Amino acid sequence: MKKKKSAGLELLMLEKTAGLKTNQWVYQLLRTNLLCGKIAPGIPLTIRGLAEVLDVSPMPVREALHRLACEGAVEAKTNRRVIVPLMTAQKFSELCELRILLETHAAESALPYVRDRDISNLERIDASINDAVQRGDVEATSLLNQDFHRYLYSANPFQIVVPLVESIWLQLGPFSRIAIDKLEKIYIVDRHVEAIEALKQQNGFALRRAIEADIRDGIASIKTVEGIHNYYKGVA
Amino acid sequence: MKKKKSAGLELLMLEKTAGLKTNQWVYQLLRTNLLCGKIAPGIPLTIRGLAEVLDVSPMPVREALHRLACEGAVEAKTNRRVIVPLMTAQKFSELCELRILLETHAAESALPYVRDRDISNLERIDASINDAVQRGDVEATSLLNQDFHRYLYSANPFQIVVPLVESIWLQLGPFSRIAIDKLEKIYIVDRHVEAIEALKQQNGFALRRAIEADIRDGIASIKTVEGIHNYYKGVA
DNA sequence: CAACGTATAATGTGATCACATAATATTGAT
DNA sequence: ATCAATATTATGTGATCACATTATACGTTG
Repeated sequence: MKKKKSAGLELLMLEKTAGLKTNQWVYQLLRTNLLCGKIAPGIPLTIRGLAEVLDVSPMPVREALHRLACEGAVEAKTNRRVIVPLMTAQKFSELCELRILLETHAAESALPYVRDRDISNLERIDASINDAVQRGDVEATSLLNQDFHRYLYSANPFQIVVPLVESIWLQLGPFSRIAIDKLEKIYIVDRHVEAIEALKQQNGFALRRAIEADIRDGIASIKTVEGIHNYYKGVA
Repeated sequence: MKKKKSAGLELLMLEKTAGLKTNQWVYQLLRTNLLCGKIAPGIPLTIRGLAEVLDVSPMPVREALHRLACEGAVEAKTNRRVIVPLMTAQKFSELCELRILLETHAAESALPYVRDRDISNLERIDASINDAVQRGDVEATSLLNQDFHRYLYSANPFQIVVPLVESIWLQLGPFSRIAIDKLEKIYIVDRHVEAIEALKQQNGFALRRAIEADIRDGIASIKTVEGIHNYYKGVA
């Protein structure tokens, strides 16, 4: 019987489109899985193990893991283990505060650059989100929700903050999954509609309020960090 | 005559202490040089070129450059050139706003964790900064100033924000050099003393004000982005 | 002399190997 | 049977090579 290295983890695959370097493909694949919370915290990830699962050479995996470690998505321990970091209540609180701080700033500084066609695109994305929620597609909901926020902030062509925000998202990754699981069951106000309305009115204050409320709605569904451990216990 | 690849750049060297992996040594060396503004924007950096200058294999340089690109310190163009990004007035403005936003938050959230011995250490660092300013040592002043801020923010053991702040510092790197050049000539209030006083009084509002003033003092010495281009023209 | 096309050199990526070290399995003693 | 010491496997890092792609130098042509 063959020895399984770091297999046993189920990854949702992405097809490797042409013109995409192997390392970028691996990076985006792992990143997507982390953002959706497909990889549980604590289990060790190894270069060769992932390389075997993805059927690529160890080299692209090495680069992708290094980049993810740099972004805080995974943690390289002093011994030779790379894991998705465990969460604590204080870290979670700090991450949420940073999300609000950075994203309200990003939204407001993007506001002057948002044009009508941008608003149309945002409405289109929001419609897709509602679709995904209806279908109960957790992964799609998570990724589309990020698309909405990223598209808004990226309207500012001199944007510096988007990579920082994405780093926060990555660190919150495993938890957004739970948040959305809950969101399916609880009806909530669509804060994206409020944000779009604020954009139409060029109202920066209302925009900040909508973004902050959107983030807090997601947080509200996670009450304790212990709930998260139970969640992953249940899966495993 | 031998062909010089990407030589011609003068790097301040760091000794490779024992127990330090080669890639970490290369990373810290390049990072330090970027933070001090030793590498001018626009000139191409190559893996093999740096490897030859530093007398190491290309592999550690490859990893270090990837990490720096991930942190926004260098920019990997679509063609095969890696450069220190050029600055624009809008980017500069955005970076400064983010510094204030993140660092005032970091300071305030660290405040409850600051103990007496931390304050002593901060006073010690500030004294070293004044020394370096007296000596006219630009590099030391820049690095020690960062030490002061990093030490303060790191007092919070659940800190997430420090890596984000360091990314902003890296992107402002070439300009902090100019700011400090000017600071030698202009006498200014020591905002660090004000910050330490606020720490002693557990006054969060005063702390925010001191940090913001410290950052704005540095910015004030840079009036226009054009001034920066002239600066590097003068050097080259 | 300028502009263009070709030839040469250089570069980043990916692959494979060697090596030191950490984790894990195995063995042995009590 | 339990625990410690040893042996084996696994892992990350660094080095070297091959290859496709791009930049640069050179020679030709108008």
